[in-house]
Amino acid sequence: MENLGVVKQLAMMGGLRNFVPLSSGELAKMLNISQQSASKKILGLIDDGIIERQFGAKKPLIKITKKGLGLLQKEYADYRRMFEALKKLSVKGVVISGMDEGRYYLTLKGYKEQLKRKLRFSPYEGTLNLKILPSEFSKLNVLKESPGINIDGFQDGGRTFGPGKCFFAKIKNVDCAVIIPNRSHYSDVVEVISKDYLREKLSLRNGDEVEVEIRL
Amino acid sequence: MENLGVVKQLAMMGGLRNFVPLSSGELAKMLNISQQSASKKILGLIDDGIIERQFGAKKPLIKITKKGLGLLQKEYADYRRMFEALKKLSVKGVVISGMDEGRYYLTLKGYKEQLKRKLRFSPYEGTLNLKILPSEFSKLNVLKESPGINIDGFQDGGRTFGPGKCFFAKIKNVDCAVIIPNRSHYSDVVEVISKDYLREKLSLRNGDEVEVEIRL
DNA sequence: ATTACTATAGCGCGAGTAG
DNA sequence: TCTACTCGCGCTATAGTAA
Repeated sequence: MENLGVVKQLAMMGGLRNFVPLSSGELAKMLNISQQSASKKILGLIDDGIIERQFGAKKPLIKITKKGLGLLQKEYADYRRMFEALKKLSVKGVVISGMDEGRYYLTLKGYKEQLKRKLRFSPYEGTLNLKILPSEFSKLNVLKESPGINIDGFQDGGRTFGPGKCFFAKIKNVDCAVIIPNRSHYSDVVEVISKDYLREKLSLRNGDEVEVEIRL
Repeated sequence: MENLGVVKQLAMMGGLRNFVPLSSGELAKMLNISQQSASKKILGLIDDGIIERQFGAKKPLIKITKKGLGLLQKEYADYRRMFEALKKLSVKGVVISGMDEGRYYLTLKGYKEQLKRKLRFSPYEGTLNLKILPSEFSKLNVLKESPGINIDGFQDGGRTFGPGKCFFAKIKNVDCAVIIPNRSHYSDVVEVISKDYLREKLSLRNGDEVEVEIRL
């Protein structure tokens, strides 16, 4: 039966805890259906063991059974998983050599102190460069579209250093952060920083495939 | 349209974030309906602006729109409220005099130390007695059926003191706990303890009506 | 492979009404 | 009042099929 919406309505009236006084006519008005249809839905749910009903009091009393509670919990769990998954993003990439660019940027006060303040850890002076697998490119768009933690650009000695954003992340359960420059051009490389030297801590070599769990 | 279940299915496949490859035939199998019906549902959802579709790739690509996301969020919020409400119980009662029974029990080591350990506060040596309003009696059954925090009985000087259970609670945002003895006979009085002298802290007198927010 | 049209089958809704 | 039956209409799902 496709009547989970009816059970949900009953639940929102408190039918999970108590017998709730409810006539078929009242339910009909709530669901914008006829009294007859509401009556049939109630009978169907009783038949399926999803609700129970008591007569005798002024109004019929309806309560959701354990089975009905189970259905609602399953539905709730589905929605929870759905929205929890939205907060995370898992991306696979291959470790590549970064030619010490990252290390240079992380020595700059403008980035270093900002990252320390916003991420609440002092980054190791060097980045782990991950070349994202082509099959995962669409996930990079998610990063571009998510706000993340903003990193301001700055000027230093006449040179301009651009803004970007970063995201808390984990690689093999080790805390780190992913940095995404606000470049206009596309890049399939993300840089990962951490308070530790990740290559050593995770025993990584160029060419190794790793999975980054990013918290959006 | 009553097709939220379809949108939910799409969402669980990742359609909230990306275009997901999905033919009407595949959707049909997932929902146990015919390919034709699935096709119509898809068209209907596109018409309502709930999903969008792109052709051109090998498979049709489907993504949930902002409007569709809104519908799912509303549904999720409904379920959240429903289950959050299940964790709390608000009961109204009238302050009555307790004849110092509660005070006596709270001087007993067997109760006092157990409560301190399990509630993580040292109860003031006295209880606030609340006579529950008759209209709220059904809520007392909820307390009887909920596990709560178990309080063991004990023996002291040849006398037996019975077991019970308690629940963390709040009265006017002041932390307290409700004690429910495991008596076989029915009682419409609940005893409330706190680290403070509640009558004074809340300026309560016999006959005052108060509302207790109980955490199940 | 697909999508999605048309025509039909069948189920669900609601009106009328009994108890 | 209430529930819930029958019955007829209509919507919707499905089969067949075209593109």
